[in-house]
This record gives sequence, structure tokens and C-alpha cells, in this order.
Amino acid sequence: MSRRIRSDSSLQGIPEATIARLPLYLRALYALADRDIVSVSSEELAAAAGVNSAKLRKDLSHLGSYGTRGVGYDVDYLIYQVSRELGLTQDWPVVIVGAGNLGRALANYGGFASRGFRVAALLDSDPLVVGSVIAGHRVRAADDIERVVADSGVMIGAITVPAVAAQGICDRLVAAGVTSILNFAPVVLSVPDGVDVRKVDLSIELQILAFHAQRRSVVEVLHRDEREAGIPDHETGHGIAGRAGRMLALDGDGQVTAEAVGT
Amino acid sequence: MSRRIRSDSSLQGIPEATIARLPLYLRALYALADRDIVSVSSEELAAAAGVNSAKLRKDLSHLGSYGTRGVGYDVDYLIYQVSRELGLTQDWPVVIVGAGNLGRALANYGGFASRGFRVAALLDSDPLVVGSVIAGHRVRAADDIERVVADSGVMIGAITVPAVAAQGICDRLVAAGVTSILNFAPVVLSVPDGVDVRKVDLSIELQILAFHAQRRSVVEVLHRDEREAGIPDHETGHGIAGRAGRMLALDGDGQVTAEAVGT
DNA sequence: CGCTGTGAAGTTCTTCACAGCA
DNA sequence: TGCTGTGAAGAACTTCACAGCG
Repeated sequence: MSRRIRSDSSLQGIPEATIARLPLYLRALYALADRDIVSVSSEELAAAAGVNSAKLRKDLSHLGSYGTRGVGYDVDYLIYQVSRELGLTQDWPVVIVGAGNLGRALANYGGFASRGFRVAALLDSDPLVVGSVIAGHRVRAADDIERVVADSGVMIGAITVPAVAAQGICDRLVAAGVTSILNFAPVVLSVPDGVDVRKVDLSIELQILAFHAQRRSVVEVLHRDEREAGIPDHETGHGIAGRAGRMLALDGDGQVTAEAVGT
Repeated sequence: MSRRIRSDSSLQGIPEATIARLPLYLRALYALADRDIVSVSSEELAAAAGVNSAKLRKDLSHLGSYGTRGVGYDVDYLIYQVSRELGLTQDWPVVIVGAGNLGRALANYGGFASRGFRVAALLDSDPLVVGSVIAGHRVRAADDIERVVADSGVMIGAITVPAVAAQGICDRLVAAGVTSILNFAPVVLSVPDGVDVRKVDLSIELQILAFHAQRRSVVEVLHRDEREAGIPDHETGHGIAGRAGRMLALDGDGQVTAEAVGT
């Protein structure tokens, strides 16, 4: 089976991991552009985005060859190329269902408009909220989902309703033609093939933090115990294992990584 | 170099990818417990959490052997084990800096309390907001960061302030002794080794959705063109490549995956 | 010479497929 | 028999290290 290769841009698809980082690069690029910086090296841009420079270069190479050897990348041109790849050169109307705290935060979030996202409508099922104005939008009734989606040509929906209501809202969004859903409710949504769901769960991130924090505190206790007992590290392997389960180390990024207990 | 192995539980560290999924399993387990389900198979739990069952079993195997062959997992027991591994059997006071929409949404978020997270304090720099009561918390001045952290024994801080203020707040949190930070501001925070930063950027998720939505719409246009032209799929490789860059396919999860254009 | 773009090596994560226990 | 737990294979991702262009 032959594989066809494009000359001007990416061959095959762009890795999902790369896609997930493009918005990061875009943000860093905009920050540079704001400071009137015209050109940037992979090293500098990587630092600004918080990633390794080799990774940045490989990521960008999936879009095409937009850098200049010996020089770097033109900031404005790279902004355009990354935006184009992400589909941000067009306007994306978004409907937000659920005008609670999170829905309001979303509607007010400045980062949207600047990336081509436009709040087409804000919906809620609470009659007390419907009709009020939030972030310049008159809140519409959740019952109008179908009409709102049809009228505004919405393809992206954000669900910020309580968990129990999320699947129902999701079903209606999908039935109305929405094919991309950003789900903030802490439930797994089931959708037909062809519909893309991404989820944001604020409490999951906290739980991951707690895991690392716990490990750190275990390490501290162990180190203190060792100091108090005056036992060299390499002889405490067994005691540590028995007490805490594992040894830990902090790597350069401040990420906690686990090491085997040994000598 | 010898490696010491624990008999009762995990040897070495638990993979980061596994850690990131444990909260998912925990959520699914709580949902099962709410429905008074006592026992669950890996297949069922995996479906409830939205992952592959082999992956679930491998993930859980990193914690220990908590299942029963031929039967499945005891829901309550697994909840306990996963909670313990994540460090959720203890209470985690959290300080939220920034009482805007997002800070308020966080403070009101029910998912926290139920997982051992407690809002120790809500801070803001706006004198108009300081002193008001949000979600049962009297908002304190951002200048009190150091005092609040010391008084409450806070180890986790959530930053929900505007981008320009984030690094400053971060520095003060770190100086005050906070070692875990959940950053909602769209900037890369720089922190010393030993401090763990996790970031949530609402607009990044939307941008990833936009990317997939764009690819989908390209595919639709292509398919329509093909139908109109009456050209069989396998003969259109070149035209598709020239026009759209790549062919697409939707896999079982509704995730868009890229395929090489070929014959 | 400096930096990009990229094969190749290394690492982590996922999935398969089945041994082995209840 | 039914399901877990896990080696082994495979896929995806990261990092290295340097060829090669501006």
C-alpha cells in the first residue's frame, strides 16, 4: 500500500499530543507578539511555553517547515500557521448550557473571544435566571436548545449543568446537530460516533495534586526520621519500604517521580 | 544495584497516566455505591469510567491485588484503596486566590468537599470584594496570603486571578509554604523545584475541539464532493490530499484519528 | 556558525491474550 | 467456569544528537 505525501505541509495526521500543545505555543506566541518580538528560536519559545525545545521543534515540524535555520521562527507567521492548523482562523460560535457559576465564568472568560470563539448563547433551565443578562447575553431557556443551535449555526456546546442533567442536555445538543462538546459535569457522557467530547473536571486536577502532595509529605517525614536516627540513606531501604511504600525524588520540573528503593 | 520490592502493594512508583485516571475510577465507584452496587467487574467499571477494561485492570494492579478472580471488585473496598492511594483519606485545606467568576465557581463546587478538599479561605485583592461572603466564606485580602497559609496549614493553592497577577500570587504562595498549585491563569508559572503546578486552561480544550471540528467539516465537504463527482473513495487519494491534506476516520470512541491517504 | 528539522534510540503507555486463582 | 492480574507485543510519545541549510 502506497502512502501519499504532501509537499507543502503535514503528511498523515498530526499526533494528538502535538495538537494538545499547539494552543500552548499559540499563547506563548501571542505573548511574544505583544512585546513586539518579531523572531524567536525554538529554545526561547519552548521556555515560554514550558516544554522541551526538541519537542517543540518536532511538534512544529508536523505543520510544515516554517522556521529559518540559523535564525528561528517569525512570530507572526507562526501564529498564523498554528492558528490555521487549529482551525482558529474561522469563527466558532459556542453555546453554553448552564448559567451557574461555571457557565458565567466561561461566558466572561476573555480568552475565548481572542481565539475566535464567540458565545452564541447562554442557556439555563431555571426560570429565575432565564431572561437575566450575564456577560452581555440574555439568558435563554434550556428548552430552546434546538432553536438556538439551528439559528446560530453552533457546532460547539459547553455543558456546565449539574451532573444529573448533563446526559440529557448532551443528547439534545447532539440531536440538534452539535458535534463538539466540552463537558464540565463530572459524568461520562455517551455520544454517538462522530461526536467529539472533551472533559474538564476541576476536582480531578486537585486529586492529582493531592497524590503528589501526599508523596512529598511522606518523603519529608522519612528524611526527618533518617536524620534523627542518623542512618545513612542506603541502609534504610527496608525501613522506608515498610513504612511508606516507596522512595521519591523530585525531578527538574518539580514533578514528583518515583524511584525504586535500592542502593 | 538491587531493587527492593514490597510484598503488600505497589513496587516502584505508580505511572503518572494511571494516577491521572484514578480520580475517574473513584468517581465511577462512588456512583456505583450510590446505587447500592456492592461488586463490580473490570468490564463494568471500565465502561462506567469510559476506559478500556484491560487498562483499568492494569491500573488497579499497580495499587495491589484488590479484586477477586471470577467475581470482580468490592466497590467499597476499592473506593477505600483508591482514596488512600490518592491521599484522599486525609483532609486537604485549599486556599483560592481570586474571587472572580472562576474563583466563585470553585468555592461553590460540590465535588471538592466530597473528596476531602476544604476551602480554607477565599482571597481577593479588590477592596470591594474583600469582606463579602461567597459560598459561606468571608473573602479575605490577598495581602493576607502568608497569614492565611500559616494559620490554616494550607498546602494547596488555586490561582484564579488574571494572567498578569498570577506569577506574583504564585511566588507569595510558594514563599508562604504552599507546595501544590492549581493554576487557572493562562500563563506558564515558574516555581522552584519541589513545587508541583497543574494547570487548567479552559480555552485550550476549546481549541482542541475546534481542531477536530475543523477536520470533521473538511471530511464532510470531501465526502460530498466525492458523491457529487461519483468517484469511488479509493481513487480520490490524490485529489483529497491536494485539497485537504489528509484523510480522516472516526474510531470507536468518537475520537478523530488520522489515516494516511493511500490506496 | 547557529539553528532548524529529523532519523534513531529510548521511554512510557496501551492493548492483547492467556495463565492462574476463586 | 469467569474473571483478575500480568507478561509480552505493539503503539505512541519523548529525547537525543546531528546532518544540513541559511
